Amino acid sequence: MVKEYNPGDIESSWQNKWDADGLYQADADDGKKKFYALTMLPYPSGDLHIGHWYAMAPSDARARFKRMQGYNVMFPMGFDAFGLPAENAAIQRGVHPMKWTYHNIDRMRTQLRSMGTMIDWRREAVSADPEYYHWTQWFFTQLYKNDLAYRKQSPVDWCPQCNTTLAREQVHGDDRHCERCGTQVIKKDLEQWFFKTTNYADELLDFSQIDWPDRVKTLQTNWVGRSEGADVNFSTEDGEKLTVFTTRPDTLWGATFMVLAPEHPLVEKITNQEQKKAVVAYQKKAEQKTEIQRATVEKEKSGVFTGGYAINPVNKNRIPIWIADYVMMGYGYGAIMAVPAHDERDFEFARQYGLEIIPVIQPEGQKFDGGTMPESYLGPGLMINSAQFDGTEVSEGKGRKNPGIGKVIDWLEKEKIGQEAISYKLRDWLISRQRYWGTPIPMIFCEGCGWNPVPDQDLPVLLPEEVEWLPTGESPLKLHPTWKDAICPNCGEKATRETDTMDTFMCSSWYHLRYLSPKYKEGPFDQNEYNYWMPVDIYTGGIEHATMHLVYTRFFHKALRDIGITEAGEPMLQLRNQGMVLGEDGEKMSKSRGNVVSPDDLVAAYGADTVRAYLMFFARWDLGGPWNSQGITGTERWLKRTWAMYAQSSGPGSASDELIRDVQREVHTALDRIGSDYERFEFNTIISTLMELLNVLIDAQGRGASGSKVWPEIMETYLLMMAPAVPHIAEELWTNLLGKPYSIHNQSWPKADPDMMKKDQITLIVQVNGKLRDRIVVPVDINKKDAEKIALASEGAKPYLEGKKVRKVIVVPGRLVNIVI
RNA sequence: GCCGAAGUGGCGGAACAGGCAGACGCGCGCGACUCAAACUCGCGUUCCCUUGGGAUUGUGGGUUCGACUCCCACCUUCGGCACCA
Repeated sequence: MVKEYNPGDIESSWQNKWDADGLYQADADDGKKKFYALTMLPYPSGDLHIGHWYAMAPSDARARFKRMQGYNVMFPMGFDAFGLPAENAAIQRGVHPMKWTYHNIDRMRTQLRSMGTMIDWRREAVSADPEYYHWTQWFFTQLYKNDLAYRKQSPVDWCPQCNTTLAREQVHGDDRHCERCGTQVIKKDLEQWFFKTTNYADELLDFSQIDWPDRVKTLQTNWVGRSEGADVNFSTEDGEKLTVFTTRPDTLWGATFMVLAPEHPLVEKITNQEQKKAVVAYQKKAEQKTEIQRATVEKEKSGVFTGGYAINPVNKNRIPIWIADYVMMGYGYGAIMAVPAHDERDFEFARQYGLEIIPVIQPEGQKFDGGTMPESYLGPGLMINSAQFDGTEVSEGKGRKNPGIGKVIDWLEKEKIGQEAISYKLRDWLISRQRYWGTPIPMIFCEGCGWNPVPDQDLPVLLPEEVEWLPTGESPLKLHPTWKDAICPNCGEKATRETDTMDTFMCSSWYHLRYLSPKYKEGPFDQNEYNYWMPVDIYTGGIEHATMHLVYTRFFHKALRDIGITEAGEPMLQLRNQGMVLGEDGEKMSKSRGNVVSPDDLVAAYGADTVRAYLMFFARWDLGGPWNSQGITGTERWLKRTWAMYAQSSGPGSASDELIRDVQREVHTALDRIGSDYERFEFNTIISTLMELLNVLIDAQGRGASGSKVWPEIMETYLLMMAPAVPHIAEELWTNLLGKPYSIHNQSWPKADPDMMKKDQITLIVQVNGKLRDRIVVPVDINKKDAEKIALASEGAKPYLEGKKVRKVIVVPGRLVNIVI
């Protein structure tokens, strides 16, 4: 036993012992309640970041708390190992992506161990291992066989110089140039694989089975973006069908023009000779913008008249067709009917280009004039200028829930002009990536038979290691001399492999299932493990994944359920998000800003326990905030003082029963509070409660409490309370100093005793007109009348009551007496 | 522009159900220990005038005996989404 607290002496040796003893190995056991605690797996970028610690250390503490509560807790870890940075490293530094990735994983594994987490490393899964992506591929074929995967043309950002697809982050600047060669990026249509996420749009809006934060539910709801309305069949003057979706079929009579997305297929047909040049120029300009840019640029609308006209089916009006980039090809039909009188954007567009504005909804008592309206009108009212519908009331409701809109939809359906429809912002999930470092898509194309999935017995389709990185930037899979040669599983003729790989969100959609049985060979997971462990009880991770990853994994589970592979439709019952740790300057941490905080340095200087505790303490976990390197001395001192207290804990002394009773009350109150704080993810107050209690204990120790019979029990309880947050020091003091049976991490969380928490006397505050004037100490069970009497007579209150009439006295039992004069 | 979150001492934050604002910690000040410094320990630390009081939780209103907490309007910061028909 050393005299001073020196984390370097104890932390790694305990880590090694826990590991050797398999202390945190969690095995399915029907006799025990299970708890699956999952935290988002990191991408092996090279170094563990303080942000990783911020995500994982409090999650680990909470998992440990659950374990002490008697749950059989599984806390696994893995690596999301495919992805672009590995390929960049390959191109820039000539390292093979596999080598780079696995080297980083080794390093991060070591770093993760230095945190002293209760990770069960037997369950580790790495998405780039063939035994992992074997099943990623199998899932793909399952989705394909169940009609949830299909191919269609879709544009990608393409660098004509490098001859390669670019990810969004590889396109730089407002002029959108290639990060490698500076060439301006173009859009190119490629045949790509998609998953039908839209099949599950409505189900994804149902959160009734899960306890997720409201802000995430709101983000996902907006992401799915359901709107109710109608499809309406317009036609061009030449009789071409032109369908649009509208949420406001009640305003059809006010449609004075139409707008198509610049890339709409009909544009070429309807554009006349006169407008051709302008239209083509506009299309070119739009092509070079991202959707975000098209949306952002300026409030001012831009567009070009095509020269073509459409016929409004409700009144046979002839209306001009324009193109404008505020209409997106990816939503609805890529075409809108424009009703400037009742839509903000259409209004601005109409004013700018001098197009007609016809009001068709008018609130009673007002009179709109299309020529002078200052802005569009979006509220309720009566229909006007709308033939037989004039006078129909339109309220604020959406779709058929709005009777006015419902009447119009009924009529459209009867006249076969249109029908009720629901439109979603959600798009199908584009899976294909024109990359090397990813899971190969297990599909084979045969001239005669078309596309066929690779048969189960031929999986996995291995990623070839011997590849060349040619400066063209094209995927090495495409350039590989033999890899793409295959035999058609259907007819046995020569065929060609798909050379695209999968989006890495596919790997992370099911990793929690692979953790169940990472070595399992008969399927993606062992059914027995699934039955015991699933679903995930708590999922923790960054809010930035609120839409993409967390939508995909929900979709994935619903699809697997319908295919019959899994049972539950929701993979994660509870979700909680941590905030972001910013640099000390308040900016996002980044290497280029030079404000990155390295956890390794902190561990070397202070020890893992201090860093863990500080990460729990320094900010509200869900909010995060700027790092403060000074504050960490606070948690360091806390652990040093704790150590010192235990080092001199035994010894003679005598203390009053009252003091002991007070200490016990504080201990049980803290137990109660810390327990509920863990449940609520309020980690900062867990540490401050422990600090407060330490102050009480040290004070009591100085007053002779350590001679008391109950002191040893108090000392043990305090260590148990510390154990989840600071596992090393708690173990050291428990096992080596107190000589209690190893390990503290196999002990139960002590129960807070309500009797121990009770007080005999309480302090009531005395207010006069709501202002604090005195405090009175009274028995805890005092009745209202007595409390009132004592308060009225109290020294502090008296001077304010003299010569005044007491109008009312409010007594809140256990809290206060307020005298109103 | 829309959606969401948040504004409390010099700083991070606490106040769980409308009831003592500022717990806990950092920093700072004073003192003890020391030849000295560091460490450690003790005391103090929202602001303003000083027997004592007054003000104070982004701003302005409101509800209430009583508001950091509830309601209305506004301001600021951060995050997300982006002309969604």
